[in-house]
Amino acid sequence: MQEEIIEKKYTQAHECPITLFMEQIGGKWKPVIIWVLLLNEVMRFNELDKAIGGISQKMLSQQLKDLEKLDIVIRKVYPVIPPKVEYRLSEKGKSLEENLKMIMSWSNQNLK
Amino acid sequence: MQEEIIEKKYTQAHECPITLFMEQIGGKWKPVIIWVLLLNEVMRFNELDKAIGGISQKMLSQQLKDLEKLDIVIRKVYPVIPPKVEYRLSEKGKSLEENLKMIMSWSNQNLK
DNA sequence: CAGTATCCACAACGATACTG
DNA sequence: CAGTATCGTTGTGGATACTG
Repeated sequence: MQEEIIEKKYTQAHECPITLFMEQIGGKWKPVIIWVLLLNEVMRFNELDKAIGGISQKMLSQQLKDLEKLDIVIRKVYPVIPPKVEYRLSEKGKSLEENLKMIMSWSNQNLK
Repeated sequence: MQEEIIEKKYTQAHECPITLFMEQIGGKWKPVIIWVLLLNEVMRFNELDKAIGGISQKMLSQQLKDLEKLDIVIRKVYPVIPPKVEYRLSEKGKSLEENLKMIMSWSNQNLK
């Protein structure tokens, strides 16, 4: 099954699933957001902000929306004042764990 | 060993190895370049260009330089006219195969 | 608290033309 | 063939201020 994938040759390699992945899950913040949600299960907006560090509210909000659209993050709003919003990973989001672990491991061994 | 990684909590999550990976191997073209070199072993500049599709010479040249600096790609120049330059993956580059396969597989199952 | 809105800087990316 | 050089566009990310 995985072998089929490596055999397949796209006429244009840049249309391959890796590009798709990089476009949708890549970038500066999305992998980190997913990672802290893997570590913490449920987090509020400000908790994410502090845990990640160095991210602006605008970026955090924007990236969370993107991830919600991809069904990777689930957003739960409690209708209270002051507002309370919880973020957690969907099953799809959790299924990224092995990918991210592998990347971290490789990165630790090969990058500085 | 991998477990240690997931246990470790960075004060600032955005400094984690995933971010490092995305900064250095991420982006629009690097993963694709690595991928076609995994499929073809040795390639010349114009072959890479055609195999990838949609990339400008400038981008291809630039990204290859970056990958060379990271010791992921090896560049071999033959002093002939017209010029002949071959690109191949280093061992470090080849060690990305499992990562990329995993990403492709996940992408195929979860993204459109 | 959990965001928006606005404006701005810079880097990434691309098209085209040119060269040893 | 394998690139550079140049210029222009687009996208990404950030600072700050404001709001229900």
